[in-house]
Order: sequence, then C-alpha cells, then structure tokens
Amino acid sequence: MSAEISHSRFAFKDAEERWQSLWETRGCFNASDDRDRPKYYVLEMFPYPSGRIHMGHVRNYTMGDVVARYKRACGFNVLHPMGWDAFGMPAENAAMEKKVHPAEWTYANIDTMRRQLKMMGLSIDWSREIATCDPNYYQHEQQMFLEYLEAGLIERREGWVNWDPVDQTVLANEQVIDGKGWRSGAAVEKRLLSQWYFKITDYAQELLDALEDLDRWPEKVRLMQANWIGRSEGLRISFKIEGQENRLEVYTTRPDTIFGASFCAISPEHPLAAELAARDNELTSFIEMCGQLGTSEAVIEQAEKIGYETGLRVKHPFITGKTMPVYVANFILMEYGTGAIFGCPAHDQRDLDFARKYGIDVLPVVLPDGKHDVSIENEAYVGPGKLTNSEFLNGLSIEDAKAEITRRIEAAGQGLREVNFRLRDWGISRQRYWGCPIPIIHCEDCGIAPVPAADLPVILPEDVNFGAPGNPLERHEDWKTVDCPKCSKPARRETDTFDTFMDSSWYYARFTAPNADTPTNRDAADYWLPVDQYIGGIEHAILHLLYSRFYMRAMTKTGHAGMDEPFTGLFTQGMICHQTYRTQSGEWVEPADVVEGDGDGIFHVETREPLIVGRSEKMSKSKKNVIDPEDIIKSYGADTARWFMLSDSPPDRDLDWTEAGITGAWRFANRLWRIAADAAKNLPEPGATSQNTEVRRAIHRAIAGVTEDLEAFHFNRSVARVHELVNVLSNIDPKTDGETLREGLEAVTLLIGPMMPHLAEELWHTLGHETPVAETDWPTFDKSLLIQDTVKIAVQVQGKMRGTVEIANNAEKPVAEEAALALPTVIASLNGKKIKKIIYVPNRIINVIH
RNA sequence: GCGGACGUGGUGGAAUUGGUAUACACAACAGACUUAAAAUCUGUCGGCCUAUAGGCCAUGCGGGUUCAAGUCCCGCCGUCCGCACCA
Repeated sequence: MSAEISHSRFAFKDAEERWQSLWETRGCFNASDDRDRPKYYVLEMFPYPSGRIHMGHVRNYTMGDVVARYKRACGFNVLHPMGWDAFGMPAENAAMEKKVHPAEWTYANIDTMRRQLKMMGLSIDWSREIATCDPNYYQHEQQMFLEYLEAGLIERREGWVNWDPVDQTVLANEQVIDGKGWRSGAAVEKRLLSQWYFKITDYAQELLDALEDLDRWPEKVRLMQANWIGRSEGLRISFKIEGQENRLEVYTTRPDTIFGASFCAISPEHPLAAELAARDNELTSFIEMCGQLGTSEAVIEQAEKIGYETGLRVKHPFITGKTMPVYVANFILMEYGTGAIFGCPAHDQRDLDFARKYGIDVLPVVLPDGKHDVSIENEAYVGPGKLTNSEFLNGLSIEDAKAEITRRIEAAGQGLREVNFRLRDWGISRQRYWGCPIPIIHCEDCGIAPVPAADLPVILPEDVNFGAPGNPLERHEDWKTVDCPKCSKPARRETDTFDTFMDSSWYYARFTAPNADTPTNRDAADYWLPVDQYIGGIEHAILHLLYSRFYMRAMTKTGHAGMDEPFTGLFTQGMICHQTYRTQSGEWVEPADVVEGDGDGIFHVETREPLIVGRSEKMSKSKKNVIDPEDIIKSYGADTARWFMLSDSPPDRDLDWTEAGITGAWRFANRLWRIAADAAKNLPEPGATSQNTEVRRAIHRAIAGVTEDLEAFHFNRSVARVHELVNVLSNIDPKTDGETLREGLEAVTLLIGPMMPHLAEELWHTLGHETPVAETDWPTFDKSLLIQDTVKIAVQVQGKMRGTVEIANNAEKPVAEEAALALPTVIASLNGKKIKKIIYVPNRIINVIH
C-alpha cells in the first residue's frame, strides 16, 4: 500500500484511540444522578467470561450500543452498564483440566474480554462494572436468600439429580451423553438429594397473567413462557387398588376419556414404585434402568416407551367389575401432576404407543364429528368430537363430557378438580465450588440454621483442591466446620452453592447502585428500574427471563424493589453463523486455513487438500467455524465490524458472517469518509441553507426513516436508508451546491452516530464541529418535506398489474379513474368489456374489474 | 416426543402489515482509469417468450379466502431454538 493511498483512507486505529479517550475524559457515558431527567435503561445480557468475546457478543453489544447512543442523543439520561456472569462450570472444568484456580481463570478472562469490549467503542458506564463472583456482589445474594427463607419463598426438600458414581459428582443434563457421564463414561444414576427450592410455583398464575402486559416483548417469547408455565385444568382421580386399602391418585386433563381407560402407569420415582420394588428385584432393576436416562425431559420423552407390569390392578370407577393393570413406565414424569396417569390409548399418542407394545386394549370413546365409527390403528385421535362407548357421557362434546364426569367424580368423593402447572419449583442448590455459597449451617442437634447476619458474607475459600472427585468445598474441613449458631457445638456449613441463574436474576437491579451496602438502593432502583430495553439471545427466552421476573417479585416482597416486572422491553437477537469446512476425512477446518483454488473448489492453505464446503451453521469452537472479533477489529476497525453487524440481516434473525460482507462494510465506511474529506474544504460554514428541495426531501426522508427504524429495531433498514442517502449525496458537487451537501453530510454523520461512532466523530470534526457527536442532539426532520405533491400508483385490471399513473397526492376517485382508464395497456386489457366496478385505494392502487 | 420460530433472485435481504414483489447491499459481468494489479468510478443484473411495444411465470410445496396474497386460513416438506444442573 503506497503512502498516497493510505492517505485517502479512514485511519480507524488513530480515530478509535482518539475518540475513545475523549469520550472517557469527558465522561460522556456515565449515567447521571439527575433524577429529574427522563431515564432510559438499556441492558444487554451480560456475558459469561469464557475467555474471549465472540461474534455473538459483538452483535449483541452493538445493538445495545446503538439504542443507548440513540436514546442519549434524544435527551434521555441513559444507563448502559456492563458486568460479568462470572460463576459457573467452565471455570471448574478449567481448574481440573488446566490446573488453574477458577478465580484466576475467571478474572484473567474478564480482563481480556473487558479490553476487547472497549475496543468496540461501546458507550458503557464502566464505573458500574460488576462481577457476580465478587463477594461484594454475592454477599447480597446471601442476605436476600435468608430474607426469602424468612418470607416463606424458599423451602428444602428432596430432588432427583444425575449422579456420576465414578467422579462422585452431580452431572448437568448436557454432561449426560447416552446415559453416561461425559468425563468418566460411567453409567449415570438418578439420586435423591436434599436441596433448596425457590417457590416459583406460588407465582405461576401471576407470572402467567402478567405476560399479557409485556407488550414490548416478542410474542413468541410470551407464548413460550406461557407454555412453559403450562396451566392446565384437570381432575385428580383416586382409583381403588384391588385387594388393598391404598388408593392410586392420578391426574388427567382428559377425564372425558375415562371409559376408554385401559391401564394406569406410574413414574419410576413414584413412592408406590419404590414400595413395590422393595420386594421385587426385577422391578428394582427396571427402575434403575429408567434412571440411566437421567433427568432430561427431552431424553426421557424421546426414549422408547417401556413399562413394567406391577401385577397390581385398579378398579374402574364407573364400570362395575372392570379392573386395569398398573405399570411403572419410563415416560411418566414424577414432577408433573401426581406422577401417575390413567392411559386412554385411543386418544393419546404416547398411551397408544405404549398399549401397542404391551398388548393393552385400545377403546375409542371419541367419535370425530360426522363419522359413525372410529377405529384406531397407530395414530391416536386427539381432535374434537362426540363421546361414544361411554354410558352416560355418550353424545356429549368433549367439553361437556369433561364437565359431567368431573361433577360426578367430585360428587362421589372419588376425586377433585385441580389446576395444575407444568412449571416446577426452582431448584437452586448446586454441588459445586465456583458459585455463591449458600449461607446455611447444619447442626446434628439443631438442624438447619441460617448463618447469623453478623457472620455474613460466607466467602468462598481460596485454597481448594480440584485433584480429587467431588465438590472441593465438601472436602475442605476448615471451611466446612463451624460452630452452630444456636447451640455452639461443632456443626458443618452447607457446601452447596447457588445455581448461577440466581446471580443473573437480579444483576440488572444491582447496576442501579453497584456499590450500595445493601442489595439495592431503593432510591436508585426506583428511578432506574425497570430496564426499558433488554437485549439478548433467544436461548434465554424461558429460564433466565422467567427466573428474573420471579426474582423481581421476591425482591419487591422483601422490600428491595418496588415493582414486579424487571424488563418492559425485550429484544431477542439471532445467532451468528458461518460456513463450515471439512477435510475429506471429516475433520473441521478453520476459515483462516481455507483458500480458493484457481478454478472451482476450496483448498486447505497448507496441505492443498481439497475441502468439502458445508452449510452455514452457528459459530462454534467444535466446528471451528469461528471468526475472532479482535482480528476483525484490528484489520477493519470497530466501526466496520459494527456496521456489518447491523447491515443486511434483520437483528432477530441469524446473521451469516461472510468475508464479502465485512469488506463491503469497510468499503462503505471509506467511501463515506472520502466523500466528506474531499468535500470538506469546499463546503460553506455550518448553518448555510440549501435550496435544493429534491435532495432535501431525500435527506429528511432519511432522517425520518432511520429514526423510525431505530425505534423499531430495524437496524438493517436504517443501514439501507443511509446507503440511499449517501448515493444521492455522492452526486452533488461541493463547489456548486455546497449548502445541500453540507446539510446532507451533517445528517448522515449524525444518523450513523449510534452505529459507527468513531467515524461519525471524525466526520463531524471534519465538518467543523467542536462538540462531539456523543454530546449532540439527534437530528430532526421537516415534515413538510416528506409530503409529495404527486404520487405514482399502480393500475390493475382484474388484479393484474397493467401500468402506473402519476396523479395528485390523495386524488379524488374520478380523477384517478380517468387517468387509469386512459392508459393504453388498460384499454387493451379491457378490450371493450363492460366495467363492473373500480376499486381505488388513495395513494396505493386502482383496480379495474370487468 | 413436546413447545416455539423461520423459508423471497447466484447471495444477505426490502416490501408503509392485504395494495407496483425483488428497495439496499454482496457476488458476477462489461466499460473507464492504470504498464499491470488493487483501489475507485460508470453501467447491466429473477426466469422464459418477443425485433420492439409488451406478454407469461416466479416469494419452500399443495390447496383455500379476496377485486387484490410474500403478507390471512388449512395441510405438507425442510431448517433452527428451548425442554428445567450449559450459560
């Protein structure tokens, strides 16, 4: 590259350094304490410090930054903070694999990622940075936990976990692969552990009802949450077990199909199953086999349905003399309903699969509307219809039959209607080291005691050993041993730590007063909360967001906040994808190692081996299709990376990372810079007025359009509008129409301010302004320039396009008709036929029907 | 398996939410500048038919509603996300 050429390019490295340090010196992005100004709280989901930022982060934080800078320019007092979701398993895995302490590993990652994020030029108030692994953060979690316990929001009970018998550790579902532990390869067992539960189910109805008011959330997320909460109205029925005093309680949402019932099934974790297994070795091994599936619902439901016939039989409540077999079945979840069902194979696919396998009767009891008989082969009928083969229910609709059977069963004292939720309580205990310690002491005599306030916080010990299996806290005798706060005798600390979702369920509140010595400062929290715009991945649509909604309510109940919903606006972004490359033998190849051949085909840069090009997939280390943001920022600059992130792909959809895309963005940044730099010396002083109405229309249309698009999260459209305007401006000669070019360039500069902030500052300065863009108001537009005198509208005959006519804006129907009927193509299409009617939508279309 | 979404040129996508389908960009091709290349600038660019005017066909596939469907409804196909201890 010659010196001359480099001269005519945007020197991004220099510009980025200069403007970033100016922003910092002037404190442009520090949230103000001025409570009289309207506030705007924009937050992106904080990152897990995994090592280095990835493109997903770049996209997420670019979008948040656009919103933050835009809102700031609109006059809001903006809070835009950043922190670290710093507890979690990867740090412990690193400790085991790389012999590095989780804290050391985590903080080193944070340093790297903070440096990388700063390279992006984000308008973040870094003075509020928090890390969840910092005792200054997690001590408040401990205090709140004890308050929740006091308030009855927390309880202790037993729960099932995946247990790795070799590593002596609890496994996450993702660590269970084909029923084996990922590290040890040992067959997984289901184990019952005493754990702490947050009683989110007490709020199930409320969390469901409140979804309706979250009108700035994507509809799909609200739907997913509603389905997750899964309210169902059904009936709990008590079946008499033949030859026993015990009864079997089942829950059903289809009590109308009771006459089609032909078996009962209970979960392998059902107490009755355990009772029977005590004297049945075969059943014991069956239950163990079910346990090997682990606790993942997805795995359980996809597994082949198997059952074990217990020999017990229950009596049908309405058919005298009829009894049904009771199975233990692997697809019945203990967590839902009563952990027992009655099966009606004709009208439930899972029951049908099961019945076919074990030769159980299939009795259809719902007749599809308009049919006279129904026979079931391998597909259950779950649609609407009328009851049949069901004695007193015959002829009723499903709804009526449900009501009738419920009435009868309740009257007979054989059951009760029950509202059930699929939502389960939130288990918050984790048998791990790198998390917030649960501030509880276990005493043999006194039982469970909270750590006294004076002894808080409970700090994680640093001297831990990851050399042996199991939780290092469990082996740390010094730390573990403590005097009982009640009787002073030696007792032991709880060695479990919190689920990391606990940390991320209130960090948004902590940002409003990150140094407060209480969890929140109510004054600050009441001013800043709720988060006006939250931005993050769709993968958090259910758990994180639901837990946070619940946690906010818990904080409000205990006085730490004063509202229910933490996030009034939500945007979920798509993922970043990239093409994948493999060798002939199937090994993944990094994009950096791929070169194009002379003709067709793609080759490995070193071995020259021809490569197979796979489809574009989510960037992941395992497929090696990752591009390092730092490389991109170093080669093209932060603005180019940001601009590309916003171009083309709608933000809620997946973005395909392409080399061509990033170079295109780079070329545009340069082109804009060059137009401004070349024109600068010929432009009139700021404030000159342009008379070029046509171009001014384009300028003001762009301002209006970009404003509207940013408000609606249509960043890709904003980018297109900026392109359009620049295309117009590039044809203006600064020597003959400098006023117009100045107005246009100033508009473009301010419009790209949120998207390419360094370039914007550079242009703004070039155009002779002293105040940085970061402190300049968002441009306004002249509405009168948006209205066109004439409009070109489409003319159709029989709904087919036949041409266009240019008529006055909002022309009267007769005027439009006359113009349309005069079109030669219309005359030809009509071919003398009689016109039946003419549909005219002003400024849109005119349709002639014959 | 259950729940949720998405599908438009060679490519990413746009379409005022039922009203001119393909804005904007990328790639490609042609031209200008250059010893040459890069960069830059100009032009062409959904398919088929046609000398032109113009016509016909195209929004994953198959139906439907409507004066009018990428948009609404029904049924398929494909891809992706979540499923409670990954974050």
